[in-house]
Amino acid sequence: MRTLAQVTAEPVSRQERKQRTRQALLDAALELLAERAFANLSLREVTKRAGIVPTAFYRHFASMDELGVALVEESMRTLRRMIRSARSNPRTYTHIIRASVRTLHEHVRAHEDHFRFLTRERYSGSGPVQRAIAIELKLFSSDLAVDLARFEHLREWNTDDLHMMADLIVTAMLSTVVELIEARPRDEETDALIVKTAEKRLRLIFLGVPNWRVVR
Amino acid sequence: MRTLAQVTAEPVSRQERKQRTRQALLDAALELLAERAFANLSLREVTKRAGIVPTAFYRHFASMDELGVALVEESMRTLRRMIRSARSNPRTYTHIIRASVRTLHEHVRAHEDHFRFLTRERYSGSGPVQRAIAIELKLFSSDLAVDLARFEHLREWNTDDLHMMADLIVTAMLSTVVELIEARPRDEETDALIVKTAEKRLRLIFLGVPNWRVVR
DNA sequence: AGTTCCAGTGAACAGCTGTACACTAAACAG
DNA sequence: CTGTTTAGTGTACAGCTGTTCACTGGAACT
Repeated sequence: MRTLAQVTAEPVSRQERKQRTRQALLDAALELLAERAFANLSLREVTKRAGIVPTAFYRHFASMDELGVALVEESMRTLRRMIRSARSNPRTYTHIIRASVRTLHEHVRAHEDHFRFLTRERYSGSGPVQRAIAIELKLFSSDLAVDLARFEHLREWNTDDLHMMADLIVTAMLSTVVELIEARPRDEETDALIVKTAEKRLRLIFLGVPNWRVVR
Repeated sequence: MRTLAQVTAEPVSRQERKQRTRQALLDAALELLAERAFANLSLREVTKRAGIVPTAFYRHFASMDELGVALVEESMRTLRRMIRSARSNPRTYTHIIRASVRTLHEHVRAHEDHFRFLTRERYSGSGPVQRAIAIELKLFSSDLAVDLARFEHLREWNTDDLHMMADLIVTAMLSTVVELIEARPRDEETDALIVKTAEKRLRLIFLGVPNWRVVR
């Protein structure tokens, strides 16, 4: 029996086929992760849902940890797409804060599974997975710090303080992500409330900037 | 063989004895949680480390989830002790921010296991555990909101905004907890840096307050 | 056309998991 | 002193786990 291969009947190249089942594994894992944590997610379950036999797993990943890291990469691609989007059209809205929160909202709703995975495994999760997330998040924070340096009062801030502020913003945004994912009931009203609160948080942070004493 | 009972030889009441092994189970779990997540932590491992046979587990908890919830309660007692401490001696230091961050630092270092458990299982973790943490954290945040209302400009803020600010502070503090727990290398210098950054974060937030437009 | 490569198969394994069950012995109540 | 209660024991079992190994059939290369 060759379930997956037979159903997807069209003649395709070997590596294309491989890539396809690899993706099936990632998708299967992501679906299962909607209810469970990555930690108690077995290799057998994932392969079963992906439609292959357990042993075939090793043709794609050396271990579940490796699958986890691949999942981080995939999720991070989603995150980066979001960030680029937030950077490119800030002119569309009057306020940058509103624009950023809105793009966050859109992207989280469009890729809940990725964001759920990232926020859940950020602190729990296996060593490699946790590290991969931390690295990417730090990178993101650093980029944000550079962006911040172009603003009015922030031009004269030193690097440490800019990073401090960027970290705070990222932290606030991530807590918004969690709120959106865990939101109940799931309607526009709840979403609107979360978005509004997120905007307020950022506004409060930015309002502190003019009062910051640079020198120390 | 009755390992635990025999070693702790003194004649004690039955319920006292029960309470003792119950605590042994909680301690054993907490020790194991230093390296692994609660999700992949087996009943058998915990009982083994606690020095009792697997089946005896059920004399104390109906399931691992229940053990988890008990662990949340224990950890939360630690958290509450910290908060009371932070509230009681703010006069000792000139600034409230510095005082709060310092008590946080002290308590995290004194009870790393509890704080590690809370921060790790906050977003991953089984349903009941996650809910228990969320409830307690929300309670804490509400208390903080009440406290905030006594400050200069914050007196005239509405409840929603006060809660927004309290949540932001709690979020910032929790990220500080994670930084402390994950700190490497583990020396006073690193700790001092983390503490200083935490103080800056809070300062930035508070500096925004005077510029906040109350009405909306 | 013949050969190599390799993604996926299926059986088998040792080890661990949670839980049911009948038990013992010591603390307890009368 | 007698009978009851109960925390902890030991055996047992079915089910799941990751990983091994020899295998197959079709795409890819020569």
